Amino acid sequence: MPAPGSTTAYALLGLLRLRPWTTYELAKQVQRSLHWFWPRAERKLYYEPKLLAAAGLATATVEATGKRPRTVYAITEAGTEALANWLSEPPEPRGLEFAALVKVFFADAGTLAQLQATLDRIEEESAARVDALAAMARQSLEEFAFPERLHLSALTMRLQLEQELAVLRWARWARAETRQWTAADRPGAWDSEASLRELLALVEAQR
Amino acid sequence: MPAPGSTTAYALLGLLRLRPWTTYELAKQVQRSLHWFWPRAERKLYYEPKLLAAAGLATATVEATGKRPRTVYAITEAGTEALANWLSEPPEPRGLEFAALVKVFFADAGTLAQLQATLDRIEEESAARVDALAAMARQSLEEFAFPERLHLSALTMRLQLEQELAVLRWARWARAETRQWTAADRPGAWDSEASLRELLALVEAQR
DNA sequence: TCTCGAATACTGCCCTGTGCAGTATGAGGA
DNA sequence: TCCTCATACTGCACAGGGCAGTATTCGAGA
Repeated sequence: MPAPGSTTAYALLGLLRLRPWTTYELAKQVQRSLHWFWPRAERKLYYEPKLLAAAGLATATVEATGKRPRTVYAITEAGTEALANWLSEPPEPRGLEFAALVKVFFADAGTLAQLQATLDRIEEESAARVDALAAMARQSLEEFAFPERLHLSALTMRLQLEQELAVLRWARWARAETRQWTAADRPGAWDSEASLRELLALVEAQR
Repeated sequence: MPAPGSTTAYALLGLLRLRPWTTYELAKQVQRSLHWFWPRAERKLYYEPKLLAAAGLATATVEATGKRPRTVYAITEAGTEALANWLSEPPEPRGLEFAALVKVFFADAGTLAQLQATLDRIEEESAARVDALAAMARQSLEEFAFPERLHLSALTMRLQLEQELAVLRWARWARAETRQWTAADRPGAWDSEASLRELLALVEAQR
């Protein structure tokens, strides 16, 4: 029984360390919390625990609610140990898929209105995500399922919010800047070089 | 010949609109620029242009350098049109994979040193990415392959930099905060609730 | 001039993960 | 009693990724 190598496996072990879950609960829980920075399809979340059980990192217990069977997974000693070891391994680099930004990058193939519509969509999306994160934060303050883990939630939610706010600010900025453009392929009087120099100044300020 | 549905297909069309490329050049170019917000494996970038050609959105011309053959792809009228239409379609939501943050979220399964090491890795990674972005910006100011596209580069690079700086700031903040903790599962005197309320205040300030 | 490593230019294959449809039972309200 | 929503999964086809393998050309240095 080899140790599963995927981040997903250890993410599930992390949840199992908190309490036993049925696969269904696990799937729902991941969509609620982990999904923000480790999105996995439901299908995967039904399959992965089987591998954990096969590797001896979790136990699978088949129970029944009336005639309907359900499988409850719980972490084992070996699982707890594997999880602790995994925390020492260097994490995989961050990965970002941002299709809307591809549209911005190739905006000169279309109209200014198309570009601005894309920017509006980006703003709407991040505004919605900011709201959802704020709602999560408010909920955490009132009733939290795992109060002993509030400090880690505070840490991770902060990063997500900061990232989301960065996108939101950018979308608003970009929308305002493009108002000065005459077309998607002609920025008119807008000074691209000045904008890039401003960007470099931003980096210096951070260092 | 149905229109390819994937963002990758249109991303390649976007590049082909600028000039014809061999698949090899295309693959290298994507790694350099698009890879930041639309990462695709080299394997995919060799396959996708064939689909574009089959759909009539690009032409494939086999040339030769001595005995070694090479395929040059160029966009067609239909391709230019398809690209322009695609810009109107609502973009897919952003996707983020951040394995290091999973480690932070489940840090209470390990030691404080492990958590802090993870935070250090995150800081190093974003610092490196900030440097790379700054280098790209500097290079764009000196000699740019497509000067007529500088405004769009300025726009997209700004977002990437802002996001990266958000991560960098957070990593430094988190590193400082965790210094007050007594263990990964015991924040000691550190006030999680105050931190969450601060976060909510941040949202209000943005609105 | 010769050699060797790096760049060019791909293909094949296996595996992971996704999306979607399909199946069936249970619980609670109208 | 019926209906709807939640629970609890499985099967299948396909997209995409990782990695190894193949072969030629080019340029720098011995």
